[in-house]
Amino acid sequence: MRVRFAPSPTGHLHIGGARTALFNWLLARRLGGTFVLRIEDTDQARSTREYEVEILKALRWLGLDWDEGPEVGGPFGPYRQMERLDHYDPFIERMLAEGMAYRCTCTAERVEQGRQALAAAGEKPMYDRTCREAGHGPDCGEHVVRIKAPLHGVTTFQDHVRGEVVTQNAELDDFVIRRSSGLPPYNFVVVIDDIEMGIDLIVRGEDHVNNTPKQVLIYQALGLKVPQFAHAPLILGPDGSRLSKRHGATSVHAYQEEGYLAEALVNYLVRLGWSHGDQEIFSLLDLVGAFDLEGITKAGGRWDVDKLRWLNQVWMKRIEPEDLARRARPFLVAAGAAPEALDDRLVPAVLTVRERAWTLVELAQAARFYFVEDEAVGFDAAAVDKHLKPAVAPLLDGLLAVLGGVEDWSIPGLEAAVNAWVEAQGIKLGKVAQPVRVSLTGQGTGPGLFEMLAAIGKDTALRRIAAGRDRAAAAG
RNA sequence: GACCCCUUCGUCUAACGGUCAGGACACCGGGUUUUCAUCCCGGCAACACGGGUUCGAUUCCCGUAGGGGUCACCA
Repeated sequence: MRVRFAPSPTGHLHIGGARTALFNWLLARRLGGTFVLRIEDTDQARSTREYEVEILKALRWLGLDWDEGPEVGGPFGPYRQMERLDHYDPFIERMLAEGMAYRCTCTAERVEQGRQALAAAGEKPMYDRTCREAGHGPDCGEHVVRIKAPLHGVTTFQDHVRGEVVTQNAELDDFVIRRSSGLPPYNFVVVIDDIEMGIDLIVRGEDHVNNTPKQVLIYQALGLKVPQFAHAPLILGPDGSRLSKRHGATSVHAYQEEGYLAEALVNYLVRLGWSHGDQEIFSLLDLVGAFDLEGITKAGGRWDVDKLRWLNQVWMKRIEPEDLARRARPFLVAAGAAPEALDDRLVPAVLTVRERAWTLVELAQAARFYFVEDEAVGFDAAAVDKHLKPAVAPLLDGLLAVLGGVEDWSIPGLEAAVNAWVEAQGIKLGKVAQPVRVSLTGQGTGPGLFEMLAAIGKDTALRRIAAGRDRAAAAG
């Protein structure tokens, strides 16, 4: 079984494209097939090599690799359409020779006029087939080549999501298969590439269903085996309309920068348009064992960031602490932490904030107090007013004395020492916890007291609590 | 406009003629707790509408409405 993902390098990898790639990759991995990556770069005006590199990076970031394609090669290359331009003409000549296509000398303007006239009459805009029987030869001057589409009957194909899809041939146009420039357009090129690359199952977005019968016509005209299809529903914006920038981020790259984990994005993407019983959490490995075409939904799905955020936290809690720390590092630096400050306190620190953050950006924001200079902590005025009053100064002094004597600066060690002191003082832990929290973090909310003390280290803890004591004493 | 497709809680979805229509996110309560969060428990909430077919329709068929897609010498 051979499947493919064929992005056009005219922009970042779109989340819709990412899901298509994911579906194809999963199918290949699940069934022991081959996943081919092909770059559709014939739109020379908009395609760039930078975007191509960007797309490859995004795919790898998601955890998707390809068996054949750019950078890895393969027996059916080249895998960029611009490098395959000489592959198409022989097929077109063959269709011409066999009377399955014809040369058309109508100008674009004239064809367009005809279309508008039909549209005005309430009919489907199509080419009027003026040249269909004209018998123009190779020397007819500037011309395009059009397919000689059947006028009657139906064209059918099998779709794993929609079942049998039937189209009235009367609805099909004598569309162009070779431009006057000599280059064939998309609908022709895909067919030839898919054939030459041995693709036997095409999984793509629903926006291609209406192109499929045209492509089937080409397969048939050439006497080639028509592959199987599966058209996945589209991803819609939160309001149900076509997803666009106005709905927020639409590229994989953007979500990466917003601090989403690849695991979460993959999990969210796959569940939007596919399900497997009541299961919500899927790793790539789980999916390789569970993904199937039957589970794909028919209706388009709306993008729901809240669910993505939830999944992101789920995955931040699932991956190894060291791994989370490693991925959080650049976000911490962006939040103002000096790279050299991200020492062995990083892992314990990240562990104290991951259940209070839903993205790596938020994680970094919540953990930055561990790693920035004291002056850069930033105090919340309301929290300071509420918890650092003169009355707490003696309490903090007492605690400082206790903490100064703690040998075992660990969560259990701190817990034992502080609890004993609190009990002896006859006060509630909450009485000191909040003043300490504000002293360390500048905020009224944050990680648990002991894990926070343990992670921040003795020196910084004592220094900031002392400063908090001073601030409290000076208040009022 | 023509053609194609789609339609279950606000959102993602389960159901494949007979279920109190299930799960998850979000939301609202409660519990745990040193704050917040996590976590646990509970709650709210849906078969778009109208006709058929059938002993029986969310499920099958036909309309209507709404939404999406496609109609290029773009991909």
